[in-house]
Amino acid sequence: MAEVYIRVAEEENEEPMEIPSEDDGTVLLSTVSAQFPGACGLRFRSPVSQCMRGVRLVEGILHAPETGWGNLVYVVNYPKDNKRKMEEIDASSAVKMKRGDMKTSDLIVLGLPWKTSEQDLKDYFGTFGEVIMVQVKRDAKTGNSKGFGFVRFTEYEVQDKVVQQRHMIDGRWCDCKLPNSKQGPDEPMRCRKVFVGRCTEDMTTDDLRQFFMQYGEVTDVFIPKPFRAFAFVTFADDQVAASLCGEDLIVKGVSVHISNAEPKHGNRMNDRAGRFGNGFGAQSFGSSRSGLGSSTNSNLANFGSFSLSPAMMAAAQAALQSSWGMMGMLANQQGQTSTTGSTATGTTSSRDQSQTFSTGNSNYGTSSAGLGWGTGSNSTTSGSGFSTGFGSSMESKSSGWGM
DNA sequence: GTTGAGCGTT
Repeated sequence: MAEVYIRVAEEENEEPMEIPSEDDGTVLLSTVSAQFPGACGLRFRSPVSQCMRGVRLVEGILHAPETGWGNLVYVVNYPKDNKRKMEEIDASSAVKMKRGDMKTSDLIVLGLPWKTSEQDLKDYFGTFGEVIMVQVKRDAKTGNSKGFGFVRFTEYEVQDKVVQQRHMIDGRWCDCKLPNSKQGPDEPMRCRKVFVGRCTEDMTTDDLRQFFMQYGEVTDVFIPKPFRAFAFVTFADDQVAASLCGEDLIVKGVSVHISNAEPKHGNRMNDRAGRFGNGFGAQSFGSSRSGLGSSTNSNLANFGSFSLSPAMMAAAQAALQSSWGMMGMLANQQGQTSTTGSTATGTTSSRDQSQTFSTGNSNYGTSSAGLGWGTGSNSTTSGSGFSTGFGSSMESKSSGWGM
């Protein structure tokens, strides 16, 4: 069977997008999620029964209904739509309520093409919601972009959506995150991240995301480049991460090993399994053992050690940030009026495309050296992983945590 | 070959 296009839409009555099948008539979930980030399946309304039907999904491959794909419009499934335990629904809606009055913050946008301007950012992010500030960070002397910038939205919901997906901006994939400076004491780095060992080179971030989202919401996937046979997966819920540690899971036919991610840099307070209560030293990290289903709602937890009330801090922060926002807008507008396109002092062309992930002087500079081994063909090694016992694995939630 | 980049003149 030759490649065909099937029609896929976010909602039943929305304009569908045509996406290609494979030669055998199946459709890869990754093809779907490339257009609909976060997608975990497809459904369609049966012309016969008039009911919605799920499309068969086996190991990332979507199989056509018996009658073929036809002209039906297939609707994207997202994890949110899945039925979940009551408590989870409660928890997530509770979180949403809380988020409703949460303040937005600047988001750092990493991985920008050199050529991307403030206007480009505004145009792109404007499709998500109202943008109140954009910046591209530039070298003071040359005016060249440093390859990252900032954006801020009016609505927290929009911000939330933006940080949860990757962004194709002017031809490059970019990430939006809370900047280091904004990672407040209310969202401490719990161990939501796991280390995934024995990865093979054909595992993409999408593959890993698709796979791991069966255990819970995945907020980040990181695969070091060049290939190093491991990856990091971050979940929204630390208990999900904890429950997977120690498991051997089968991803794309390969047994990968999950263990806890060691802190990358800084971040002390690390006696895993050690004592919890060693004093209330300035860090105040431990906090969130309110536990149970909850995930991100430990906000007004313990400001106890500060003499400012949360309200005062919020107010101060708001004042600060809004003035930043104004300046950002101002700068942006000035840029616009000066000439077309890019902001003041054009000439940002020097190294446009070949941009290889490194702004300054990174250790990977001489990349050719590190690429060594294998010259392809690593099939033999991965084969061995197969026969090792990959039993039960899925069932071991509730290891040592919570409750 | 099992532990990850880059973070903001204002």
